[in-house]
Amino acid sequence: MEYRQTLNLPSTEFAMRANLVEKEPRILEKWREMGIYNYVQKHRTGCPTFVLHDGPPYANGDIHIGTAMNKILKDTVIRYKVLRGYRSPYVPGWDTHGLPIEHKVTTTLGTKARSMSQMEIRKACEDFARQQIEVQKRQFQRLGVVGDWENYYATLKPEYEYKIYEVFEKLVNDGYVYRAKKPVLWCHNCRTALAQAEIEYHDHTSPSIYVKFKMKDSDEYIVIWTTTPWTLPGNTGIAVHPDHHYVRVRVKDEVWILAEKLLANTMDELKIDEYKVLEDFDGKLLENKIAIHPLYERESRIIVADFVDMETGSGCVHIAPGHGEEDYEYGHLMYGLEVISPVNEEGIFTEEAGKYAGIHIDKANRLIIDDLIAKGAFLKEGKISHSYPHCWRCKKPVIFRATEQWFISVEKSDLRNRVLRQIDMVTWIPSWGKNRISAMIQERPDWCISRQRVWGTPIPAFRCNDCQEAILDPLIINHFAKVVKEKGTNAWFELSERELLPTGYTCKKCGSKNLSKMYDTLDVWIDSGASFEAVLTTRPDLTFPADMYLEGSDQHRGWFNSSIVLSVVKHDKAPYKTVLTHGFIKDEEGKKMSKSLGNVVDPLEVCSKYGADVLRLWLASSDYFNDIRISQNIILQQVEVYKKVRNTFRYLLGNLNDFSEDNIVPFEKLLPLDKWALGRLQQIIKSVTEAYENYEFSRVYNILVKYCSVELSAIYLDIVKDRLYVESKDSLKRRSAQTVLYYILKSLLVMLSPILAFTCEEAYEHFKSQKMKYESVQVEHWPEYHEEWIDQKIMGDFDELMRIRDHALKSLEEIRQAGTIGHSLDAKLIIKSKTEEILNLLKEYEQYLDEFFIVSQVEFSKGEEELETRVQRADGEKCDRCWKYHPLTGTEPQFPKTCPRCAEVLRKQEG
RNA sequence: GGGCUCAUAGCUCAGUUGGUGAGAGCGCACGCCUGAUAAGCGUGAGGUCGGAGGUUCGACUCCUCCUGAGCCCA
Repeated sequence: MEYRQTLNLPSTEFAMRANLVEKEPRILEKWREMGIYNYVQKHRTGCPTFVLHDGPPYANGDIHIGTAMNKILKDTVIRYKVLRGYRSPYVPGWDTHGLPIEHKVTTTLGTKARSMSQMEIRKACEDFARQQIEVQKRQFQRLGVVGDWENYYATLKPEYEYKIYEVFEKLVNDGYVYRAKKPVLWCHNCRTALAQAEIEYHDHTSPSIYVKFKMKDSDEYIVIWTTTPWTLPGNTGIAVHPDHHYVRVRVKDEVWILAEKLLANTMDELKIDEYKVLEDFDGKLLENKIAIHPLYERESRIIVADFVDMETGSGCVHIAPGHGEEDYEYGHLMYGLEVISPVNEEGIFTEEAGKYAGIHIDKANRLIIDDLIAKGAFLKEGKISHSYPHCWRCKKPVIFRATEQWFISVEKSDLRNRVLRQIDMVTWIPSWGKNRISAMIQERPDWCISRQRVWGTPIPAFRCNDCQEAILDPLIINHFAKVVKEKGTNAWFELSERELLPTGYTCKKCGSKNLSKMYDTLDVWIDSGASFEAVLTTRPDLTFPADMYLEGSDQHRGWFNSSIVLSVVKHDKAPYKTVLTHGFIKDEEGKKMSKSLGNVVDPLEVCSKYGADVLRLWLASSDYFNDIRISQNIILQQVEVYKKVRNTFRYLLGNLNDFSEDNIVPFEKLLPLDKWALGRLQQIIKSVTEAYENYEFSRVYNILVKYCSVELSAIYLDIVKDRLYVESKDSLKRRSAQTVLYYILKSLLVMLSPILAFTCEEAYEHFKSQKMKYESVQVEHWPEYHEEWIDQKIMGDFDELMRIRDHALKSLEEIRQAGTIGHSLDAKLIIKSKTEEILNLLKEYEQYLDEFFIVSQVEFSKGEEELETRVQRADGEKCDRCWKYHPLTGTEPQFPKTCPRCAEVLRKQEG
């Protein structure tokens, strides 16, 4: 096959086999060496900004698929914005304080932790957190995420902590912070108050007991129901529903009061067959009646509340304002019932509980029931399985316990409504996010911000040893913040009260100088929620507000929520202009991932097995606004797609091997098919750009994957192959095609680079045609959309030609099946039509038809039907060089077995 | 239990304000090519649009309920 040497076959160093597992680390090394982040920033100096503010992941453990998704999405957005000409700085951050790390560190230390000082434990936590940051940093980088990894932010850095205090000082100064005794979710195992975010709900079996309380002014009894007998020492009231009916019932020689709706059910439970309803009345008539606590002989007032459940129990609910949220709100806030909570931090009854003092609440139920039986007040005990709050760390059931805590009031200065107004001005993607977070803000209670933990940002509060006043003063906060800037928050533990207080500071209430520091720390949501202040307003390369926050939809309650509340307090403004949320990752069946189900996909494993680009491609293929799915199968599918795209790059590169921008053919001189292809590229650019602008990456993926495999691989590249290989290197026919290939490749590389970060970089390195080149595709510019390159006449003509092509392909397949031909070049295509338009069209493109249909000859003539195609063997002999058949093949003695076209090309080559 | 969200071929996604027989890519099956070759091309088979009602002349598209799944709460 000597003629093979005379062809212009594609050639490139860009390997067909990706071998991403080895190649990606090499590209990472290149980026590291060139300082890619600063390189990109430098190339966008003075450009308009787009600031995406990173929500800090918790610095604990290896990254999982969810955190990987989040970071890749951010990276994709930023890469896109940079290509669009924005200066888009990205400062990654970490959330480092809080219980999970403290828990992990103390359990790792084991018994040793007990002999360690708070300072020593804090130091161990800090070391652990910093080490985790390094681990996660490397893992995020492995995914191809570009950012200012050297100058990351972290909530444990002194300069960050300093800014937390600036926000906190403002909160205190403006009067948002108050101290109150309030039942808070409490884990007596971890000995701490818990935020709602630290609670998990699991099924739990509780006792279900009925108890009768004697009425003070009569011999009647009110039947109450509870699932927490141990809270009865805290009982100060009984709630009934105002709008439901209640009844007086005679049972033996007693009269009981309970809800009419639950009468039958209760009697059934109590196994009482004989009873008689004496009277039926509205629940609200019971309001403010007094019952007598069976254990303490004290008064228990009846209140009305619409939360009273009419499905279970007796319709008369035991109220302990010290042991429940609703009990507190209705009982204490509305009726002024006393908050009794005789339980210490370990869950042991205090002296206030009388005879139960010293007993753990977990063991109290039995005792209390026995006492109730002894008093004759006990009616029945059962079991009930229900969803019950558990501690997120130790997984044990939690309780409500009234303690002194610091709170942020959401009503002060109309804060709630101010936040709501800001929410309204933010763009939420998807749009239902606005509704979701609005509802949450609408309903959120005051924010309990104190934690009884060591590893956190200390609340710089003092206790007056003389009058017991808890002191939180902006002056002290400010004074301490300055210390923190220098020494970090450890100073709170290291320095004495004298050093921590402004000179001469005295208790405002009693004037005492005898003050002791308190050791509560701040809720970590204050830490991360203050990032707008610690990062956005602090770093000169960033802006406040940020253009975008991008996190999972769980952050409507979390970070978006805490951030906007604090930002409205500090700046009267939302910290973000747009909030983009994504869903969660599930397995192939749509089930949540869990170790026990064994359906967990590890992003690092995907990287080490297939490459980060495959993971990124998978993400791009998914509609991440909702929950998305991943599995081995789904990943393998992306491997196939990846190969297709990679091969398209490779083929384009190979055919542009001898092409430079000097060879570009102006639009007017392009061949019609090439004009069509260039027009299609414009349409692709337009639709891809629109998709990116809406952050619809799955649309980008679909458009471009289809473009590569259908329009390029199956159609355009297949057709143009003949010209590229066979025609003279410098011929217009060849350069015309290469011109279009050049635009296609350049556009594709840029448009896919936010997704296939590594592969596009690699291909860009092999892309030699371009004169002005950067060191990285990342600073390239988005392809220009040339509307004038869409020739409507040509586009329309080719639509019609494509229709004829579909028809012809079926005819070709038929005779291929019959064994008449193999390759389509063996064929002659005969087209018949009764339609003038079609015949005119074919006439107009006559000289391009054999190329277009990839056959050796095309004949067309008037026929009977609208469109009819037939195929037969081509006339003449097969040319040894271009494999096309031609009647005159072999007539050139100088070049045996060639067709006239090839002979002509060869003559030129020799000359 | 409440709020929000999702449910279209094996997989990933399209389906404009309800309107002729439900689409694409991948995968799969069968075949072709051997000058993109651990590639390339062609043809084809796959869906009662989660289920049940309802509104309408007509619904994958609107309403109700149910089932399953997820996030956030209780």
